[in-house]
Amino acid sequence: MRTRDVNKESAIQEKAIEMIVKQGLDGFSMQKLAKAANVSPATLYIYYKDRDDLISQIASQISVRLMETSLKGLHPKMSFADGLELQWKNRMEFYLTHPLDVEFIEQIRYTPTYASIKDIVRQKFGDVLGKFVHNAINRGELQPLPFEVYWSIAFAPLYQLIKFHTQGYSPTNDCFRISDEMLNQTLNLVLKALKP
Amino acid sequence: MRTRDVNKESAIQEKAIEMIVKQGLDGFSMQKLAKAANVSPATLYIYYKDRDDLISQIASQISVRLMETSLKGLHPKMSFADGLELQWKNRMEFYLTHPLDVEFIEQIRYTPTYASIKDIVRQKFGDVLGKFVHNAINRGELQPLPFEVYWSIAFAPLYQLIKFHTQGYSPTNDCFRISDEMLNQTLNLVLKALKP
DNA sequence: ATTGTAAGTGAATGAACGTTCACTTATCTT
DNA sequence: AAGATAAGTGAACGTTCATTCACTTACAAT
Repeated sequence: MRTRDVNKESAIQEKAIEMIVKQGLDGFSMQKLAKAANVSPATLYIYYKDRDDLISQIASQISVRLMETSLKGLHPKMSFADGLELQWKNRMEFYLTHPLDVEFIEQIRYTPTYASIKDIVRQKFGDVLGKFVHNAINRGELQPLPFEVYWSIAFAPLYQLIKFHTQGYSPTNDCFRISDEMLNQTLNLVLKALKP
Repeated sequence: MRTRDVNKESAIQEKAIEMIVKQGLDGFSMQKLAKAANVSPATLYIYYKDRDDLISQIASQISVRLMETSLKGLHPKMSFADGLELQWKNRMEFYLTHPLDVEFIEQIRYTPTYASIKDIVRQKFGDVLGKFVHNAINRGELQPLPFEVYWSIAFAPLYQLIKFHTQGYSPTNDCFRISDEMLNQTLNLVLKALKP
């Protein structure tokens, strides 16, 4: 049996991400991808069932990697401030090393395709995160809040900063770059908001 | 000269939004839109230069309406807490009355198309918002912060909540609905974070 | 009532789309 | 060395795409 060419699969994924980030989901086609990845269109269908499957497989792989990175070193018994800082720094690191992957996910996140992916992520990582938050509340380091409220305060600001950084501008700034200082400043505001 | 049929244009816009929200940007085509809006494909090209123009015209109209609604009743001299609450409530009201419009914008926001739209919005509304924030800082009601930090704390949590509501679920909840109480709770956390 | 004009059309265009098929090629097992 | 098998291919399929064109229709101005 002929063996799979590993370079081929990663070339496909890399080019797909690149194309979708640069031209959007509607500017993306199987034939263009095949050409960009130096592969026959038919080869794509060895790796993926169809176009939808290609997009959602790539998206869920990235999502899982993002979550794994983001939770690296997190112990449920960590202090809340330390644990949240760790997650922020981990996410930021993932973004800095894989910016296209994050932009890709952001683009998928708001399409109907994303519905299937969230299940996988929640199933794999819901446990650890749940315990971390639960412990922090029990220790009195975190207000008891509906999970959605907690999440929207704890992580939405980080994603917004990353988005400004990604797009290179914000509502009042044409050439925005995130700085470590700014990240820490925002994190401290978030911690202040969530403290009992 | 024959007069334009106003119903026609709004039918086109309404169906376009509906289709893109339900099937995503790539499941959207001019011919399907024409059929859904009971119009000839050629008619679309009377109203819009091409497909891209159609999408970005609709998107920027919605963006402007959203900002107008969100700033309704805002005076730059308002207290910061009142002004921010007003903007949150206004935005939430816009979402409740035009949920599809907001989902449509969210979907465009992360595509390359959005770049052109942000200019229009900033140009039209940057002034009022800038003054409001400036006054609040001078009065000592708001920490002086980089605008991006301010924005990510002040509004990202609201958008995250709306997103949970829109999608009908959050990381730990399969059937999430936003409540007034939850909105107020989150707003208070945000105000707490931003207070000097 | 006639006419000028822009609104509106259905059918047609060629290009690009996702996908498949008959086929070749590389590698593992024997 | 031969055979088995999955990887990989280029050309082709029917479909759908965005867009255009020759044409009709409705209305305002005259």
